Amino acid sequence: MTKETKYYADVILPLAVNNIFTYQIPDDIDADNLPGSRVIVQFGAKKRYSAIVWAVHTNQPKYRTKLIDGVVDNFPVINSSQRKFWTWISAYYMCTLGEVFKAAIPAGLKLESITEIYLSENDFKLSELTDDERVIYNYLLSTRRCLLKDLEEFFSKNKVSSLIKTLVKKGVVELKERINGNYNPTMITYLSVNPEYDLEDTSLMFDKLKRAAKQQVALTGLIDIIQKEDCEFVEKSRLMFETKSTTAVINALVDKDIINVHKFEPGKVTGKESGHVLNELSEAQNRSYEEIVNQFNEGKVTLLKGVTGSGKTEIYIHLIQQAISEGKQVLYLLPEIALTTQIITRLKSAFGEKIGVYHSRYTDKERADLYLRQLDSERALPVIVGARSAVFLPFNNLGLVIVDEEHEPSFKQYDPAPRYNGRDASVVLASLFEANTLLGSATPSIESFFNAKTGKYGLVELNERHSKVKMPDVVLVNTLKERRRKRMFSLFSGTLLDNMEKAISDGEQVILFQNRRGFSSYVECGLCAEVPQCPHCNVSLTYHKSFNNLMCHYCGYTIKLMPKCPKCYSGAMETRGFGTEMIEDELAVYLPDARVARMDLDSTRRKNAFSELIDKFQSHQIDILVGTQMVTKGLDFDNVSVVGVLNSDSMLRFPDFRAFERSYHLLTQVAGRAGRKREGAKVYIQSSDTEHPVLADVQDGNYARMFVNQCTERKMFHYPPYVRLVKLNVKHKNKGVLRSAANEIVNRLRKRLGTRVLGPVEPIIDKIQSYNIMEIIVKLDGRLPHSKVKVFINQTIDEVCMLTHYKSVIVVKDVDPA
DNA sequence: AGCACGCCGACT
DNA sequence: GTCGGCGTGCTC
Repeated sequence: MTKETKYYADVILPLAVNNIFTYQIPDDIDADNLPGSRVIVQFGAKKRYSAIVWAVHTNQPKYRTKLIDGVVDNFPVINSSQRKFWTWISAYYMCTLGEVFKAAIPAGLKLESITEIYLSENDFKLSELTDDERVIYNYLLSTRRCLLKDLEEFFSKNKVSSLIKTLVKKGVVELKERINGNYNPTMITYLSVNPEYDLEDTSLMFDKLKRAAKQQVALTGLIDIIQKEDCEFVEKSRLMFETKSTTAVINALVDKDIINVHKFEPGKVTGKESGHVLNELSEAQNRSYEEIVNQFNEGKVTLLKGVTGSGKTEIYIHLIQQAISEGKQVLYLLPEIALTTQIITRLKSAFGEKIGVYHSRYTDKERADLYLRQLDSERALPVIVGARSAVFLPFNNLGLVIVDEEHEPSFKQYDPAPRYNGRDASVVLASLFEANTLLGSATPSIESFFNAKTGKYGLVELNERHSKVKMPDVVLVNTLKERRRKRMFSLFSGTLLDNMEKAISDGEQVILFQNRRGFSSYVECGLCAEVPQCPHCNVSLTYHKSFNNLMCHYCGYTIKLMPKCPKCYSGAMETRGFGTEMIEDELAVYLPDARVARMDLDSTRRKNAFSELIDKFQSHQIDILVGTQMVTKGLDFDNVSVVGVLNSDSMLRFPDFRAFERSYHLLTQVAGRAGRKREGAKVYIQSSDTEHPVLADVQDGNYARMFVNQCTERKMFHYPPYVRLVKLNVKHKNKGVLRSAANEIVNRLRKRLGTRVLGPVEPIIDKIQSYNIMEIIVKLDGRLPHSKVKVFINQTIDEVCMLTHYKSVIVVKDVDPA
């Protein structure tokens, strides 16, 4: 007889390793049900991870295989569409499946072992221990067990591992690998009436409660809901709220066996639908809605270009409603900073409990709960609202994808891999389901508008503000001219100051925009002009007034502000450039009576700080709101009559082919904060070059002109949307090695790709965290299939990194860099 | 990504 | 001589 067939599983590990690894499936595990499930495997000498089974087969590998330790799930945690989606992401964005796994599965569902250290039962001679070893021995005597990192307070990381190794050899301690992370799904407690009682004749029950008034109230409430809603189970928290009962009252009823307690996962018990608020669409909105549906019917991805305040959200809500009524699921993507309580509240009022929200501010457990809920087709919510990572949630019946603010660069993830664009990935995800896709923006990205203009996407425009209020006037203020006329006061032009003052005295409000956080960009020696730099990254340190320190925004390096110049030892350090903090201070000088508040990453870090600020501004406890990017998103204030952009030069001069496009987006969005419900609001943009064509485009609200100019330029210089880019960041600690490695890569790439390879060049910031950086750009045009070129790039990088001198060269691949 | 091994310079 | 730094290679 032949030996029984052995089964093997190819698994992906949640690591940046390039390969799939094969483990043997133990006989007592059913191989057929394994694909897609999580299994525990040992990888390397001791670490264990939860891996995902990618495939099961009977081909015995040439090498020795380890056995799978155990199975975590008796069901697949990724479905077949996710499998296709992961494969696409890893090929398109040039990353490993392990990296996709890491990004796609919520942390709560990724298990990893930790090493625990125990004292051994064995006998040994204390005299054989060194002093250091005795420290660990004594520590363990008091704690019984500890982790490697607990010992790092006594010794360095390196020392700990070598000490432990010798202690194991001497038989003093034993190591155990324990799987960390015990995720328990959230359960909801429900109550029901014991079926032994008759709901029609309740006297039997109430007889037992003669002297318990509170219990009578609770039971009456429970029976009421059950009869009114014709259901079996009622959520405990709801009953307690509606009948003002305490847990003690409920427990008493449970003890008397009158009511029963049940625990279910969210979504297992479907309650009554709450009332939905679906606003009527205006005539213009309705026309757009119809046009979008027509484009969908032609099978086209559709771009909705609607000016700020045109009520795009209402159109989305109607489309979502339609998709739900057809029994389909909806994915609604927003940039992280636009996912405010305002938008979620609005959606909840329309769709109640049908909405699942998924973004980084949610806890691991909340995200794991939602992930598993979506995986279970019986419990899955029909609508998911989330940031880019929501594209990784399981869907089984996706019918509609909406990407709002599709032009936002933050849809692109930069670090770590997968460096994917949530918008583009969601378009692909939709295509896997043949779902409709709508991209929305007031100022579409050049790429999307190009796709619409060339007929690849459908285009629907909505140019009328819902409130019929005209777009605010944009005034360009030339800072050079004002300076010559002695009309610049610190950062403010006389024009802007006068108008802010007038607005405030008229009881109106002001928003000032400055695209940089911190008090000022840097400090400079007044004598020798020395600017303190980060020792690890080639950037000047940012001055933070509130901490009186200098900080590197790339690696977090922080030092106290030095009183004297560290180079010439005599000059005093002076602040240069300006940020939101400094504007706040300067306003106190020029408009001392105005109530000023600041909104940026620093001032909103605290939980609720963001909504508190908004409430304060809304209720007019603040006259002037100074902010960064944050003030441009979705804030809807009635009383703002002046919006000021203090420095548009820095963004327009940013050395990137997207600088003009970005500036247009940003300035138009900032301008959109003014006069959303009132006429006569004005936007003041300060610039040293008021003749700049992009400023004219913003002033006239002329997107089409900006688009045409940008396209002309990008066609000429071969930039997106005419080609696609792959950016390679080559890194090494040694500058010489880096240069020659980067040149080697470029030379090899050029052999096949010729002039489509640019570089290597030193980027503006050519050193981050002690690594020198060089940049290579590869342009993908129509001449070769992109997938083939990517394979070639990967091969070339692998070849070069195999060469003796280049083993420690790191190459970061960024496809479609933002 | 960890983790071990092995090579090197800086100390008792 | 040895300790501990870091570069290099491997993990089924």
